[in-house]
Amino acid sequence: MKPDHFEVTPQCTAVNEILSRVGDKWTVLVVSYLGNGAMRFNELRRTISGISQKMLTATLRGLERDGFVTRTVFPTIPPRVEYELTDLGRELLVPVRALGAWAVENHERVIAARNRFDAAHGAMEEPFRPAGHMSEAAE
Amino acid sequence: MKPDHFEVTPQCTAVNEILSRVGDKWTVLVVSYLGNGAMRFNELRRTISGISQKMLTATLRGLERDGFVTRTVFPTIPPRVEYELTDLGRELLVPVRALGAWAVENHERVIAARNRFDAAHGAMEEPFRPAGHMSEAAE
DNA sequence: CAGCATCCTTTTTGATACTG
DNA sequence: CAGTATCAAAAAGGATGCTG
Repeated sequence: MKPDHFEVTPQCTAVNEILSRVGDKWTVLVVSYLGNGAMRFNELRRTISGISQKMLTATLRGLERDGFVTRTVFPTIPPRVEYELTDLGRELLVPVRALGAWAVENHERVIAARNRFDAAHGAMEEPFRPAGHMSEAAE
Repeated sequence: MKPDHFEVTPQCTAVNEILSRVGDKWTVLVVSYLGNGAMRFNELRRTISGISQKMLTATLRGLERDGFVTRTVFPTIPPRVEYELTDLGRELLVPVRALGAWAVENHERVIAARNRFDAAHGAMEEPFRPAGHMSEAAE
């Protein structure tokens, strides 16, 4: 008996789709901010600050397409566009934050493991030293 | 004040690191299979089947580096290498599976939202598009 | 303000070919 | 069997210029 057998069927498609969205560079950040309430485009842009306009647009479009956020246009001048999480988006936030919490809690362990690995493997990383002189001791 | 304010500090780095790993194309698949017990390299390769050996190697290396899996070499002939989740890996599996479960449960809602979006936005591109529908498929 | 279009650079991924 | 090395293709991401 497998202790916790995880069905790896075409359902993986579903998991992979969600995970691909969640795992991209900006989605979680955007969704997290939006978790605090509706925000305008440039408000998000300024807050995240590292993101390019193109990526913010793409991220928001993707989230909108998948039903995680709504896009509301106020036909004023200048135009005002607000993004807000849908119910689906808020529900998604629950497991996503759980994972986020796990990440924060266990980050050190991962870093430690990484350093251990790099120390063990990276040390003997010298490509190939042609027999002879060691003029460029490229560090 | 804010109902559930999410600190977006350098901790985001932690979250992003984990999420980037989890969100890549194969990691969750590999970790999920490994959740059922240790597996050999080609066993994983055959089971996942869509993965190239390069990506499987890279995925396993990354997981090993971050302390999520162990790599055990049996110096037999032919060589036998087994991969198994560490405690950290098993712990990670918990929130990951929660997210996975959410994905499976809500997949239809996402698909529905996606179709709705495509119908509303994609249709406008083509002025006179007969009742043809596009599956999302392409990814 | 909120975007779209275009061009270009960086990463990722996949197909081979080869080794212990 | 379990990889490594290399090259080419594709995708992601960024910078910039231009609209309503």
